[in-house]
Amino acid sequence: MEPARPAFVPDPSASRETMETLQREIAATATFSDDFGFDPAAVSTADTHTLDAITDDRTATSPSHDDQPIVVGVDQAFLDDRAVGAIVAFRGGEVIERAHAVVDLEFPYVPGLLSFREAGAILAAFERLDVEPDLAVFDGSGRIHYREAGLATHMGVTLDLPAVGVAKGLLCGAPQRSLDDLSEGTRVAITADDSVETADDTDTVIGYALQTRQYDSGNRYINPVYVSAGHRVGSETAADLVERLCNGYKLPEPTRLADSYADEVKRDHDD
DNA sequence: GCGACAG
DNA sequence: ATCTTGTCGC
Repeated sequence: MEPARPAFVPDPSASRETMETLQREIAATATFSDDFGFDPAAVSTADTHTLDAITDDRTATSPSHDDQPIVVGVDQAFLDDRAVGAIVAFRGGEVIERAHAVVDLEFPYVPGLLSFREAGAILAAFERLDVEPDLAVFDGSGRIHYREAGLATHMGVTLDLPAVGVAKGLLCGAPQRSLDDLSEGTRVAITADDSVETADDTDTVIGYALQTRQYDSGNRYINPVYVSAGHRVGSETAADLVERLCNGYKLPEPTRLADSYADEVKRDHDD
């Protein structure tokens, strides 16, 4: 698929001020509430037809997931000064397509400007993707961002695709309570703090810390992931969707597969 | 000046 | 993100 809003495609050669101005426009254009055409409850990592087949032999003969939403996981890997963008498309718990692209890096990692470094590889990979996704899961923040325009928001708005961001670290914002030793399934709201310049109120919920996995016992603890709305998804729904996609793992299945696919591309791309 | 800081 | 062996725990 191609960008629905070409004007929002990040320009790595722009000035920092131009980049930040673009992010404010993106945040103003983003929809941080549900606006998608599928049933969130139908999103799953499990192959529902495998379960159906036990009691319904019609599905056992010709498994079809045409009625299921297509969820894509997007991830990046790096080799020297090139970036690998990898996309894995899921439908009904089954991989239906994979796409990737390798592009030269033109911009360094700067907290708050991640999309200007990684968008090239991501958008190039999306152009090679044939299926039309219903939802994209990005590895990074969405609304949890200084200008509420993190990678998931920037890509979601540019492609006009429902998107959520899943980050392993917190960029900004304030957890409403301690994130130590949370039990599995617990979510803690992340509210805007002074570093979030676009938020109307400090106290605006910009995302959730979600404990997708936790050890039953022992002295070791797993950290939560930070889920935030990217585009056309509300904060609560974003957390609901990510929870459904994790199934016992810390990260969503589409993200884990995109991650290993990116590594696979990196291995085989020796030239 | 000090601390924080997605990938 | 990336460079990397062993190791603790289920």
